[in-house]
Amino acid sequence: MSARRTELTRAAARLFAEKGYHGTSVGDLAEAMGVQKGSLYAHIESKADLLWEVAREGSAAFHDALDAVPEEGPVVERIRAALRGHLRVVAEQLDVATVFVREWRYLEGERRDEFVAERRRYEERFRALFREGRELGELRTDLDDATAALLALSAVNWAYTWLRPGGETDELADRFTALLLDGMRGYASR
Amino acid sequence: MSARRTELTRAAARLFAEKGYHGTSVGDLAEAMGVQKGSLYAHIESKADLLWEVAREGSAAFHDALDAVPEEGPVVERIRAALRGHLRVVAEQLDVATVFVREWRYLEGERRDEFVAERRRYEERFRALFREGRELGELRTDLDDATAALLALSAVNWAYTWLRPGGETDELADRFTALLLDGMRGYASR
DNA sequence: CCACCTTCCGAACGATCGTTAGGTTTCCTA
DNA sequence: TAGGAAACCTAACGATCGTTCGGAAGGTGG
Repeated sequence: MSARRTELTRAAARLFAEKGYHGTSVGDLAEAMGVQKGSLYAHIESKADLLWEVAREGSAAFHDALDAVPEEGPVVERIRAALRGHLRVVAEQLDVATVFVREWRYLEGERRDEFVAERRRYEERFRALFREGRELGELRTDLDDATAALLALSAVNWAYTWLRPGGETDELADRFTALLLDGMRGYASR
Repeated sequence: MSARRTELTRAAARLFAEKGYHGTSVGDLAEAMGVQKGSLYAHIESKADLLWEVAREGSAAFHDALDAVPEEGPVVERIRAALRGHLRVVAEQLDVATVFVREWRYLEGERRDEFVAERRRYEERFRALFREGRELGELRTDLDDATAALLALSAVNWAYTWLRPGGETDELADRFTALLLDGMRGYASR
């Protein structure tokens, strides 16, 4: 893929995240590239191609982050690593993450189906951590792991709305992890 | 407001939630009403009016839910009530909640400012519960209440993507509450 | 019965949408 | 140095966008 084409994808990610897919016109993209809108069609076949590309980039980034989580070792540490990885993707690729989380639903046809499958697979991989933690006894044996995973995943999925790059992302992920593992209740009232 | 106008607001909430604000045309709204698109302008001045109205309806619903939370009693119970209230709004007014959470950003000018202020106020009220819980010693005294509130609020803000009406919404809120309060860690490893 | 109000139709408005096509510039390479 | 690919321009396409307007139903209250 040419350098110019890569630039276009970056501009698309930024504008789709900022104004939404339907709120971004091909003219907006052209202006961001400093070019007439017709010229963009030397690089793409349609505006929908750009959405597809950014969405796939998001899929890859989140799956890669999970790939970096070790398959062995204490589940608690792997959950911490998974939360760190997820939030790091959000912080470092905020535009892509925003499209992955919010704009993907404007995909159509097969592409949409394929994306949904990848998204579901990601959630499954995430959920597996909590299930394993319960089965191995590292998490409480009466844990509802589906609900636990839903809580954790919901929290980080919403992060694109408030997480800002440059902050102490890992520390925030660790604080989330600590809250999820140990709760908020006072010692006295346990 | 006339009955017909109310119908239009309902249709707008449904379509904005389903296809997004920019993805919904005035023609779509007219078709949902069984009417020519020009006819809608007997009821509204612009399409943006409908977004504003639905967004305000969402604001009111979530604030009303918080109003129903008692100001006295154990903080832990009030947090449970707040989560129940929030999820109940999502479940019972899914379209409105979706617009409140996702589509509000297409508001423009003063309306947008006013909405953002109301949203911030909601989050502040939510956060206050956790702060009070820490101050009263019901939650751990070393609690980072801002992070705790962020975790809880993030989780329920994302609920519009997976919560479906008719389910056991209160029970789900209680499970979230239990996880947030007591954590997931196994008894053995505490 | 007439006047009014609400609701809708039908047609059109200018603007903007995503996309196409033919021609031009620029630059690398064979 | 000729050829070709990559990148862009200019102009236009038909479609759709949100909105306006004059008129016509239909029912309600004076």
